[in-house]
Amino acid sequence: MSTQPPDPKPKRQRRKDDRPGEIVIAALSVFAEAGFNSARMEDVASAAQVSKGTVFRYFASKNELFKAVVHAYLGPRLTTWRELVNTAEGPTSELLEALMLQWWRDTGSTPAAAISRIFIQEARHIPDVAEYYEQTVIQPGRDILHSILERGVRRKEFRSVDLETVKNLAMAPLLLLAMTHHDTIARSMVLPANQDPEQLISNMAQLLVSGLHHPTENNLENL
Amino acid sequence: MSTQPPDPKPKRQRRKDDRPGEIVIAALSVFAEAGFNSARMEDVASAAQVSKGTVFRYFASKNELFKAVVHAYLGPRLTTWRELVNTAEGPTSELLEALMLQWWRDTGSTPAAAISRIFIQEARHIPDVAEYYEQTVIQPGRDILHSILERGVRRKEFRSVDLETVKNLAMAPLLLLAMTHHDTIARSMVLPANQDPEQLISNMAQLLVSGLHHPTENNLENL
Amino acid sequence: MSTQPPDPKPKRQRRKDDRPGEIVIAALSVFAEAGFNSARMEDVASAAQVSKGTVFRYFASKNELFKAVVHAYLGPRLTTWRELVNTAEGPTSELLEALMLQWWRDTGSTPAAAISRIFIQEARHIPDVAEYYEQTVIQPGRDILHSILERGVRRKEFRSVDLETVKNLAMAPLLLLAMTHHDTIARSMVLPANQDPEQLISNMAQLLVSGLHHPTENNLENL
Amino acid sequence: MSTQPPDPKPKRQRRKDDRPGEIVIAALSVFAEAGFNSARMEDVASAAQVSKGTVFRYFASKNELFKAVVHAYLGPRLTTWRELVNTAEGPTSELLEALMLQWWRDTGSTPAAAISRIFIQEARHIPDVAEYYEQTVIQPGRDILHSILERGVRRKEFRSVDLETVKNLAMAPLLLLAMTHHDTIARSMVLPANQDPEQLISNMAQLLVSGLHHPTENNLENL
DNA sequence: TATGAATGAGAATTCATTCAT
DNA sequence: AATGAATGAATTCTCATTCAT
Repeated sequence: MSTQPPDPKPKRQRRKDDRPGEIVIAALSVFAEAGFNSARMEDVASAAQVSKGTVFRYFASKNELFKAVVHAYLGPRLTTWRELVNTAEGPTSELLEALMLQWWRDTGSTPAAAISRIFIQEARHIPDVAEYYEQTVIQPGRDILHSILERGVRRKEFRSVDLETVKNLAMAPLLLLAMTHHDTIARSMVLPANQDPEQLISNMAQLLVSGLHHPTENNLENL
Repeated sequence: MSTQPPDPKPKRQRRKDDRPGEIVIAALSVFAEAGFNSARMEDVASAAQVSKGTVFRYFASKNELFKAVVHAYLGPRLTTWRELVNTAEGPTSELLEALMLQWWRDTGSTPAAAISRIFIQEARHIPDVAEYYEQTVIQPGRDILHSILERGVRRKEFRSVDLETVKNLAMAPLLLLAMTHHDTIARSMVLPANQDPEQLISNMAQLLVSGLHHPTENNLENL
Repeated sequence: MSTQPPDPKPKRQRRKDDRPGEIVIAALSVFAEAGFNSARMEDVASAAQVSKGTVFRYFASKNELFKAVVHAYLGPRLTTWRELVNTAEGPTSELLEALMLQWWRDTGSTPAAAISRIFIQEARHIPDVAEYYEQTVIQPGRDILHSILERGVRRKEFRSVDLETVKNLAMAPLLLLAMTHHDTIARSMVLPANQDPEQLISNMAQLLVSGLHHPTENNLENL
Repeated sequence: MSTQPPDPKPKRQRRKDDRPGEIVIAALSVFAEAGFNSARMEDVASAAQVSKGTVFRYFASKNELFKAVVHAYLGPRLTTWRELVNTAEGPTSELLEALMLQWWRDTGSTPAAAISRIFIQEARHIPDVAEYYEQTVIQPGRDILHSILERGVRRKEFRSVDLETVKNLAMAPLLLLAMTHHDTIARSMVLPANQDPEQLISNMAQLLVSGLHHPTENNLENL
């Protein structure tokens, strides 16, 4: 039955009336590619296949457009992660590694990660969005991580260390990796050889854990 | 009746001395505040209390000016650190912690740290400077860290782990801390409570080490 | 008492049509007046009654604008001249004179002639345009002239002389006349009395053909 | 005897106190190279091995400096040429060719020729110098040429043609050659192959004298 | 609603000219 | 007198934003 005349237009016809949504999608990729300042509204428009004027019809300014991008992209994944934590059964070390890899796969390595980069640069200029971002993304993320670590301690898998320290040690490399992932030059500062990010994350998780493990048995076989 | 024009503008000054040096100082603060792209040469000029033209007299372009800032602020520290490594005598774990704290004190927590932030965020706009930075600062920095870790392994203090992993785990939090330190909002994304950065760094160093230590004796008493 | 603000500036016009065309016309007159380097884009804009930005909307740079001017004014004539050559029937001496006069009438004496002047004087500032000009105008122009002279030789009307020499001798006065025609002072250096250029060109064509020598035999009837 | 210790400084020590003269020399070469507008006072200064301030001490402005260059360089040769004409004995055709070559050698091909180019471009901005130039250089030049042609007519060597026409036909190529001689690109528009200018001039002189017509009787022996 | 032409406030950079030393 | 550091007006080009159609 699949003998329709080859449709010359892109398969997905313009989804009826979600211009704003399409623009936001386009905007994310343009912002990711160019950063906030260097992103040109014109590029957003043509990426969204609309005219410049249309972008301004839906978003009063470049700033507002960026806010919309943040609102659209951050937050949704959190529930996934929370489930991952709640339903996990195996050793906490594996759970930690799994979560880190998961975050990398569905956020850190996607264009959405560029938002973090932009925030750190522009936060002061858009404090309201920044606050929103902190409350809906960063803090919940830390909380999830926190609950994993607590689980490890509770189950006597981990020593009872300062959890803030661990959280920072775990999140910082991920964030940095994410921030630089879409810029060849910046990435080379953080990920020197042409290393595989996932491999690195995996290694880091294990190294981190070996520092966390209870030292009673010599259980540091892996790495 | 206005007898004398009160102050017809003190035109054309020839001030004390090191004009280029003053301009570089001013430039750092302007770049730190605004990033590379958004920084205006005119602001650098007025921060240095000179005219626009004067800035260009000493630095052929915005790029060159930034390069000079990098050179002035980041180059010199490296030798200090290298010495620290070469003359150290105690256990490597302490050396590692000392170096991390040292970096924080004389770079990470100073305005010079903004340079790193700029690179991570705007490397693509200044590829030539980025390359220079990578070669004169990042790579040597990694090398120093590398030699410390090797020392630890050589002296059987550390397990023989993948050093790339360790380096990333050690550097990322420092970099992130530095990048956000001068912006309240951005900082709050990375350093949640009003924690003391030095304490955090110290903790991270120890946690990192406890993951590195040879597991033969149960030597993980500290933390 | 000034009841109404007399004319609050008729912002933002969308005028009839061919904006690029109007800009090119305006540009020619500004370039003609000032030369390439001294011409200001802003002047082109106001001569075309548009804003600075509009000029750049249609022409990416001053260079490109100038290139467009060259293209608009010099390219089209070539075909006219080529036809003139191909369809001619009479003696070659007349054809030569006709072509020289034709060039003068539709290029040399028009503002377009300023383009030649600019090239001779500022070619080094616009090497890419100069190359384009050389290839699309000068060289074809020489070729047309060449084919006329060959015709004369082929038909035994002309001696078999070095055609390069003849071409230079024919073109140089025309070019110089054109270059100076719109500047009273410069013109006075080349065309001393207030002579009629067309008369002069006609005379030159005939002199070129017949030479100065005394006609010991009567083969030099015309002049 | 030539065993002096190799003098590290340029042989000709600064001729005591002819700064203005040196500056004018330097200025000519800079103007010739770059044209009026693009010539930088700084380059003039360093070519003259003085400071920018010194140039301004002697010449109130760039305009004044250019005027000084014109005054210094134009005019002096005329007497040489006049003598050439007055003492000549051979056929006028040879005299004409000799004069054209002479002019090329001691003016057209030297940096001084660039002045003509600049004039044609900038005449309107410096009408007073232009007028001086016209009176002291151009007009006398034409007069000399005129007297040569008259001599040819008087001696029945030349036909009795319109002398204005001949003068223009003779001078234009020389001027154009001179104007473009110091600019590779511009030159290529006027002197296509890498032809030798002197050879071309020589050819043109002969062609001018003999014309293009086929010598149905053999009265056109030379060429 | 959608379009894209038009606008103009900047921003980097250049360079003649001034003036403290 | 000489120097060269300092100035700032001028110039090209960019791009967010506006608005006639």
